[in-house]
Amino acid sequence: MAGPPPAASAPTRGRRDRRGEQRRAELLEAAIHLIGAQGLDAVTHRAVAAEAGVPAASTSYYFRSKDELIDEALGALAEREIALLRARRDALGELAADLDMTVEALAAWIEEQLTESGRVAMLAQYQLQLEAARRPEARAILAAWKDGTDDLAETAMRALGAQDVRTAGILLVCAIDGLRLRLMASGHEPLTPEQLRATLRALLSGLIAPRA
Amino acid sequence: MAGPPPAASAPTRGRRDRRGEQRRAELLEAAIHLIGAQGLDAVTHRAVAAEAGVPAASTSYYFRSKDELIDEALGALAEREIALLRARRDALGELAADLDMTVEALAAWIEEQLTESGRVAMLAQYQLQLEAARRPEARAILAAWKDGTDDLAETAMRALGAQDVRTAGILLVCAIDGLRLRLMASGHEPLTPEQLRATLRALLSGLIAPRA
DNA sequence: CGAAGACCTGGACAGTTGTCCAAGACAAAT
DNA sequence: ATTTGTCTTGGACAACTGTCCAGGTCTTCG
Repeated sequence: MAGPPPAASAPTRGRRDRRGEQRRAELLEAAIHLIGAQGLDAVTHRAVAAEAGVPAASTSYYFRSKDELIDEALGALAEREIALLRARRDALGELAADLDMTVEALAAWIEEQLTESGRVAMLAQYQLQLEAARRPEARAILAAWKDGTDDLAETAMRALGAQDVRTAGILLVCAIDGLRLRLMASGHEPLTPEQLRATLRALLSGLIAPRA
Repeated sequence: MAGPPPAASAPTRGRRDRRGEQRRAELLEAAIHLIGAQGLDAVTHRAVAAEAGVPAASTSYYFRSKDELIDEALGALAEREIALLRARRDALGELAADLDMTVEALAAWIEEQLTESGRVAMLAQYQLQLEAARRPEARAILAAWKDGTDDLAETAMRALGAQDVRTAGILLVCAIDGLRLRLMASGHEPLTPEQLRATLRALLSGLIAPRA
């Protein structure tokens, strides 16, 4: 017979939910990909199931509603990105606080995100930010992500010898955020790799100095 | 009987299309509001008509398809904002190139955009940027808008005596863009008006100086 | 005042959506 | 081998969507 209702994020931990959890994760992965590639409204039960290559009813079984599916997908994305940010911050401590190296690292990171595969996660992040601007519930998901970003930026600016580390960190995050969006929205033609690096150097230099 | 087909952006210019054009404009206005307030997928024929307070079939009469309605709404939004940007740039020439005044003007402008009414246009703009990242057709609409923004920023940085005006302008635009998004996504609590002004001053100071 | 053509709209159509359910498939405990 | 409860899924339902049309209303021209 039918078991208990489909269960929320913790599916009652019964007997054999190993397989179930993996499928759940695959569905979340498919949802993340759809969000980034086609937008939030492209996330439908049937589209997610098709993307994951499973029957249509699977999504209804694993998630109480479409909203829960979306929220959990965004949460999973955030969790993954936060881990990456933390790793980068830890790696930063062992590096020489060289401006040129920082510029190069930043540029390489941005260019990596403009790759076909990187775009997806990036677009999904911006989508989440817009969602948070409208639905306060989404802000909880974003909060930890933002903290991780700020933390990395602050650490970097401290290593570079900035004076007001807090302000410089925030400005660095904001400028990079705006720059990524600009590059993506215009098909990232307008800035050559050299120009990108020059721009980043100008930004970092300015953020280190307290006054003109 | 029925007249010619609903017509595209130029409705044949027949006899009495004054009223018709106003209604068209009202529908576009309603669409813009929906895009900002609830997102792109909230734009449906029926929702737009309801928002404008007209019968449901009106949207089908004035626009060949939903896509045309959305594209024209975004275009109208861009046109309006571009006019504002141009006016601001012209007003800038007559102002003293004072850093404090620039900071105050920037801060006031940002705070105005965080108002309930300002949010709508702002969110619609970000939505357009995300759309442009996916659908190249949307880039045409965004291009002129971006030029206007860059122009204003460059003019401001030139007035402030920045050395690399082009780079400084781009960075200013990007930083402001990221800052606005950050404030909106977090419900703009985390930065007090004083902090906002201090942050802007740090940014502008840094952008004026060429090296640390 | 009549006619013509724009303007307007209620209703209908097929397609898609979120959600649910009843029936089966399967693995592990007995 | 039988039971037990999870996992799985095809199919159904109502609600909503974009789009169209047949006929109505109004304004202006002749």
